[in-house]
Amino acid sequence: MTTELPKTYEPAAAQTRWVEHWLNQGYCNADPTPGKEQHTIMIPLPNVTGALHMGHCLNGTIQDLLTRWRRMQGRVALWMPGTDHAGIATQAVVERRMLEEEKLTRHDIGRDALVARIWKWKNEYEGRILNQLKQIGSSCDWRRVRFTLDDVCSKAVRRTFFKMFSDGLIYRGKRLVNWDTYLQTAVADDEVFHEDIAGHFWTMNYPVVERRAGGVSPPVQPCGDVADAQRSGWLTPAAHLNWIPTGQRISFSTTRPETMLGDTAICVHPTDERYTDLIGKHVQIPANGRIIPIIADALLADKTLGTGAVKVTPAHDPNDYACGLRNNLEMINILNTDGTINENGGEYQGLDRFEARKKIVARMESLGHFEKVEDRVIPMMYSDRSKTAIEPFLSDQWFVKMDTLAQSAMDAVEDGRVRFFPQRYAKTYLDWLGEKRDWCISRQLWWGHRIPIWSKRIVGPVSDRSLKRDIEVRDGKGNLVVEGHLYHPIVGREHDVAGIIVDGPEHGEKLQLVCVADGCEEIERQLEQDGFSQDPDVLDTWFSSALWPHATLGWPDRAHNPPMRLAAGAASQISNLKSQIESHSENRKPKTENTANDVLDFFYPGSVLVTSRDIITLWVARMVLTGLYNMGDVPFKHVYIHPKILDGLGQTMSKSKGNGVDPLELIEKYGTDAVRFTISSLAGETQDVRLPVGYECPHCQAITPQTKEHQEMRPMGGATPSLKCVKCKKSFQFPSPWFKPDEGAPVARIVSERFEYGRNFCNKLWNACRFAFMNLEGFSPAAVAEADLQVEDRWVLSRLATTVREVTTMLERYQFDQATRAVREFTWNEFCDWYLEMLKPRFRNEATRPVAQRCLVVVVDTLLRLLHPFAPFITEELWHKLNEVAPDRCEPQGASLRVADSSPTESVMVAPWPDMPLSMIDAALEKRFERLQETIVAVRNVRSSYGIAPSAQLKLFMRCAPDVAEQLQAVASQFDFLSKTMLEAAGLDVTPPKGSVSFSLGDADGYLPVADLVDLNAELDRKKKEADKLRGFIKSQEAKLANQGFMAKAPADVVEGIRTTKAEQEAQLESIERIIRELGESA
RNA sequence: GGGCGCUUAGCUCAGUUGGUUAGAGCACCUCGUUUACACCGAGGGGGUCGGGGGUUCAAGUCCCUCAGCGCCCA
Repeated sequence: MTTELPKTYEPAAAQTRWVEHWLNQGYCNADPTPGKEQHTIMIPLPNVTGALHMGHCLNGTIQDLLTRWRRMQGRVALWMPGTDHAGIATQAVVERRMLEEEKLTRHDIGRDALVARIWKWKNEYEGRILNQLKQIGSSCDWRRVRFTLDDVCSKAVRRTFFKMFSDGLIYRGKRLVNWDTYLQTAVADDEVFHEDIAGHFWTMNYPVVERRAGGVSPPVQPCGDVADAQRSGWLTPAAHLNWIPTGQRISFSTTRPETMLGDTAICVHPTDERYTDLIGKHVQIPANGRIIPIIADALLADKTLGTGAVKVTPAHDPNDYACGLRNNLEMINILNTDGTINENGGEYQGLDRFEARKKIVARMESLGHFEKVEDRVIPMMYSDRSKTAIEPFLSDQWFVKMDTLAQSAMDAVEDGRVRFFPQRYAKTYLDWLGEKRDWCISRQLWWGHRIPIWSKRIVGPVSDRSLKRDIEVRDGKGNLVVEGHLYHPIVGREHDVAGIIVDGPEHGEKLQLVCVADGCEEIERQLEQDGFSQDPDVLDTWFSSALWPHATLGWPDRAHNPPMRLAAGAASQISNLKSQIESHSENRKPKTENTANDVLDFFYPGSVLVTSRDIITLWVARMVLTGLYNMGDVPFKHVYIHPKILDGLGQTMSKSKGNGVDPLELIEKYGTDAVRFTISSLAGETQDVRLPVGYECPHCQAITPQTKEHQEMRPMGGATPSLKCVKCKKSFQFPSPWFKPDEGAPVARIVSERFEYGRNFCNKLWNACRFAFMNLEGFSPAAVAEADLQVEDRWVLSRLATTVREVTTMLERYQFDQATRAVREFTWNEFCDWYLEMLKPRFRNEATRPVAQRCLVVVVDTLLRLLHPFAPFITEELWHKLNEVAPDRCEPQGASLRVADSSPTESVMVAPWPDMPLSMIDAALEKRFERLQETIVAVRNVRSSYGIAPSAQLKLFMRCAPDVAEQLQAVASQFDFLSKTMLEAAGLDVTPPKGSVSFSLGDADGYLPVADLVDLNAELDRKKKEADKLRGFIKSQEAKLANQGFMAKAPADVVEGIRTTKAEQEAQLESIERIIRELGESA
């Protein structure tokens, strides 16, 4: 006999024990197994910037739930773990820390040293993240952990880039970026913040000019830098001299006057009558003399704002840039990377942009083109990293041409190869891909995959011999963005090197761009010796994460499986598996010509991607696109989009906001299973989930709710922030993503009462099993015929079978909240509240004990398996105990029980998913059982309403039909245990005892003689009230049936339903009226 | 500005294609320690389903509109 379980489930010990056990047993490992079905989930790789928060915990919990469920269903279930290098975010966090702690910038220490520091950071956080995942019970195949910058992933990145380049899908072009002039790098949109500042709004004008009629005349006045006009391409120098002012002027307003150095048009609305006659004419920029056209563009100009005319600086403003593209305007960059004016600024060259602004305003004023200046609040963009103003800046970037790739990814969703759950998210995906905007893949960073392009200016003529074909790249609007000649720089190495010859920056100059595939270091060396230099930029992180579903499985390697991290002692096991696979591999055919790798071939395409909606465009779309491009198949069949976790204030939990709650904090307080169970109960189709948290005072355990202020507190070079307890007023420190509490200081724990839901459930389950095990002494497995099963046995088996089916269906539909609810309701409200209670008397009787035990074992065994994916640790703990008390089991068959063919598995994790026979479900029996429950509830109700002591024994008389009476008699012994009541009599001939309190169930009336315990007049009033309520209901049903519209139009079954209800209510009323009469007589 | 959601009990959330009297957990009130569980048991109170309008025999559910909130894309 096993030792009795403790009264309360203690999660901590179970968690460490089973994590280790599962790892040692290799239960989480997935290897290609011929003849078996696979189930593959690729983790949405968390980035190594920081630790995981509850949003990741939800994401991981669901993936593990699905993986464990599918594994129990007999599939080879792979959950692939790993992390993402997150280029800009990780480099930023390391740089910031370096600056704060050592006052060093990346330029001080150089590229290699910075990258080395980031690797160190990565190693620390990768470890921490993987540990968090392990602690939440993730059954990932830990041997297969990947990182987007590791050798396996890098190889896939190089191969894809090379392939795309060779196919003419990658080109270099211009793009307006958010430029940080202090750090001299582009920053992403989500790394800038907006702030309104007090600024100025200048109104100035440009003179309209027109071509001098007829022959050659001397210039009327100096018209600025002739070279500017020449470079702009609008006018030849000779023509330029032939422009004279017409006397008209166009006024416009600006917050950044210095950008007029880069103006290339004045824009008005096409329907603005003030300017209609000027469209197509020109103005001259007085500050530098350049002649620019007056254009009409309805998207840029707004008639109702200011003068209605705006200056257009395509190289320094996003809206102007778009306008420039639409109208084919010249783009003139006037800034150096440090924010000073460049050579295009003429006499202002070298000035800081703010200095230039003052000078230009003064110049415009002196030339008589200044009209006014007013103070105005202007929205400004600042870099999150340097806190300096962002400049829109036109720079060279690399792009992936999206038209056909995007279309292929759209097709995959439109024809159902990839399905979204909930379906509405397909729209987000399709809308975004539908724009087919080319993907900018270059980043001015040091942390990431270096762009594998080497370039060199060509001196002299290009040899035609090496040319392969001409290519042109056009953007979504059909504009030519690049043209060149694709060629093979090295004969015989066509699969390793590809080149393109394009126009260089200087007129007539040619540039060779050479792309080198992976594993060709000797070619790279040769190129560098020949004067080529590698592009300094790195690839967008999403470029590597887009390849995650096939790169992690070994693509493009055909020769062997991807390398694995082997746990000690596991090596021999793996080699066995490998030989087993190899012996079968000759029968296997690769799915596409690109694959011949067992792992890739078996596990690709994946089954489902589990992620959050904000990443649909950034990542999901790109994975589909690269999967189709590299593999010829989609990366996953389903995409499940789960809710987002919000903090108590309703904002998304995120690494950057500082409102992230470490799941390990909550796990420590409530236990992993409680956290998992709660969180899966929150994962439904519609809503995001609010998670208010508080700090539990280390002195008095009072809870201080977390506020925005708490989230934002940082040391800022001073003391570690602390809080004062709302109750005991003592101070304490608290966990935060921004800092570590001081050594030895009292630290509050983060708590959230929502997790009590899961904790209480686990405790309930624990105690139910504890009770079961206490009563399983002497258990022996044997068949139980249907006739030997008691009503409650058949009822609980029927309910269990229903629950198993429901949970399975809900998991198939990704409705985790409903699955959780179903399993909880069965466990608590049916198994514990009724079945276990009804077993109690049977366990006290040697004759009834064995059948009760056998049936209980079936229920507990099934329930633990059903609950395992939701609560892996507690079910594993209980499963091992169950294996001690019931090493051999019974199992359902038809509507009876038989001895199980085989012994239970060592671990519940590898036990089969429950599959109860349909024949176990008996709706009629469930209905009969409900009447018993109702009877007992009615008795308890009477007891409670009259304050009858629980210890007082009551007698129950039931007036009902003979069949009902028989059923009640069959469970008569239960009344005593469930409601401390003896069933005295049941049948049609039962006459109500004097002074009874009574209740009506529709087809049965119950009487409890309690005259000496209660005031029967009060009972009479209650019954009258009840009758009135019923009359109200009946009246509303009658109204419906009298409504001609309803009778004519409502479907027959609805009408029938109303009739039935009405009949039931009338019968009930009749009973109550009789009871009232009887009470009247006895009172 | 465009798109997708959300607003239901004090709190956090369910509510399938419109159909009988709108549910759960927590919190609250009353009673209770009968050897599984006080992280428990029994019973109870509590909602004009964000406001307004419409369609329908029938609206929490469908349509329009207004207000507030969240996210994504410009």
